[in-house]
Amino acid sequence: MTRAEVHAFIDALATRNPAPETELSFADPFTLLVAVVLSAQATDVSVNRATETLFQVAPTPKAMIALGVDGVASHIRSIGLWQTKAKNVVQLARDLEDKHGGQVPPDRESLEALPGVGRKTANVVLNVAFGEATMAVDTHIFRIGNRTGLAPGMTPREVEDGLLKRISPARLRDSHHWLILHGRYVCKARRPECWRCVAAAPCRYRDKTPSPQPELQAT
DNA sequence: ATCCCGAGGG
DNA sequence: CCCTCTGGAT
Repeated sequence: MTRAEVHAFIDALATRNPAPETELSFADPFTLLVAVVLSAQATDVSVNRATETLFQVAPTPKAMIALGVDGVASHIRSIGLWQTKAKNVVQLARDLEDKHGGQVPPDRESLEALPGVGRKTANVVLNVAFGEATMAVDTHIFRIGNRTGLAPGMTPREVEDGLLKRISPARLRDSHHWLILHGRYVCKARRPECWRCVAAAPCRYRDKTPSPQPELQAT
């Protein structure tokens, strides 16, 4: 896909989806970072519910350390991987205090050295909290990238680089939002609903999936 | 049953 | 590359 095609695709997605950007609206870098760490393999609803009470008690690294692993765990048991995440979040807070003056470091290396923070999470924080031009490739964006033939057989890193070159920095933020929504509800891992897809560019799945009329899909 | 707005470890 | 961690959604 060319740069123009990618932009046209995202514009089409934005036009089709009236849903406003409401996620990841955490004001400060610390709560943003923790929220993203907790969101791995979990639904945004359950994470929002957990973080609401968690950040009320522990909105800072010091408070998170004081709360402790068991304390954090008590707030996040409704989401998956909570044991690992509780340990990671407290250790992460300790690392911030010990190595970064209690602040979230604004560079990739320091971020990825934190427990529970991989490339995807680091890219989200770098973009949302520090305004850097990064692309956070999750499973949805990875899948879309491969299907649309941005380059078949790409690694997540190659999808990241490809999209980064084809999306203007000013559009990176909302592009994530539209692409992820598209991957969640239309370009799904299983039973993708291609008849609802607005992609104009070539896609390996285009016209290869059954196109039942939505009206006829009872139950 | 299978996947998820992943990361870490082998 | 593979596997594991885990509750929730479909």
